[in-house]
Amino acid sequence: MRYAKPWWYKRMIEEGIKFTLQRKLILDVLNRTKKHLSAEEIYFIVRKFYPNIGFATVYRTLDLLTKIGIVIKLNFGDGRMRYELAEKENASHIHLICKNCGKVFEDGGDENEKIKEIEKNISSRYNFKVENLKIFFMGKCENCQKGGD
Amino acid sequence: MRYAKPWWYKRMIEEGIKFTLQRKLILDVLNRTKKHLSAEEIYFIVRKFYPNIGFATVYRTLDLLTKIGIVIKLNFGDGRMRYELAEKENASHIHLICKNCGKVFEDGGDENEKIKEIEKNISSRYNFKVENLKIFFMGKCENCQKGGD
DNA sequence: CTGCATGCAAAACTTTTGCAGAATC
DNA sequence: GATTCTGCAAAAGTTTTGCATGCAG
Repeated sequence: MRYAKPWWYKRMIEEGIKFTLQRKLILDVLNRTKKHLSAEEIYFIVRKFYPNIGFATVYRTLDLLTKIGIVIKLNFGDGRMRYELAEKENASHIHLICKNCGKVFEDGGDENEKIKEIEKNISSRYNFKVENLKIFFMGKCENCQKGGD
Repeated sequence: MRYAKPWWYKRMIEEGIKFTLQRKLILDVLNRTKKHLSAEEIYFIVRKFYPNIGFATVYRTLDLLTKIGIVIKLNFGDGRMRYELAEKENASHIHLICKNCGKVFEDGGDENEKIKEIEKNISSRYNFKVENLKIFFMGKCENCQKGGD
């Protein structure tokens, strides 16, 4: 074959689930975007390439992919779940959420070492096996601080 | 008066909102529990003392109290929001969520210093004014690690 | 072929909203 | 006494589910 299959293809085969066109398209969308998309947003993007896809399929796929660790489910408290490829979550990045404009920024990972330390402490203190983590800082972004309220 | 009014009473007066019985009861529930209650749970507890309270009132109250910072809205990704008194959030505690049994544990605050450092770095690096933060560690708790799956 | 996956539509949930009546300050 | 708050019921929005059909392996 011409191109190597993406890493998630392997995982899916490994798990014995089918690599259908719909699933491929959903994963492509997640792979191409830098944003944290909601199920609805994903649905509408996929529809451009595959107009017949159903809402239920999007939800079921995201659910499935979340369960086997290919996708990460995020919640910024705005009433809907958002999704991203797990790959991108590796570096335990910090999400900065502006309470004013709602924008989500991400720390590049400069705090990774400190986070790892905390993780280590927590793990041993509570005998808790950390599999992944989410860190949200809520406040006001640079722009909104300037712009008054 | 015999007893000092709780701190949130002041905040509410300050904000010019009324300290109604329903609001008092909701705050009492939040104040007495150690758990992170959902709106529904709060509703049913308050109903024991005040059977006529409506769902909408609970939601509106929690919303209002969240807006003025008396209550913190949390989301553990299980499809419903959970609430706690802001007071308890002060120490930027870490939530440990067991993916297996769903239990939520809390770190006592032993990592506070490291968290503060991270917060400081983030603030200056992005000019982001951090107002509050949430840290979730997902994984397997001690019990579930023992018990096999 | 066989069973897993999909699409559709309806259901299930949580949360929000409109409005008339009630309670607070 | 005016305004804010409440309760009810209905609406809105997201996510889940049942079932017949379709498709991947």
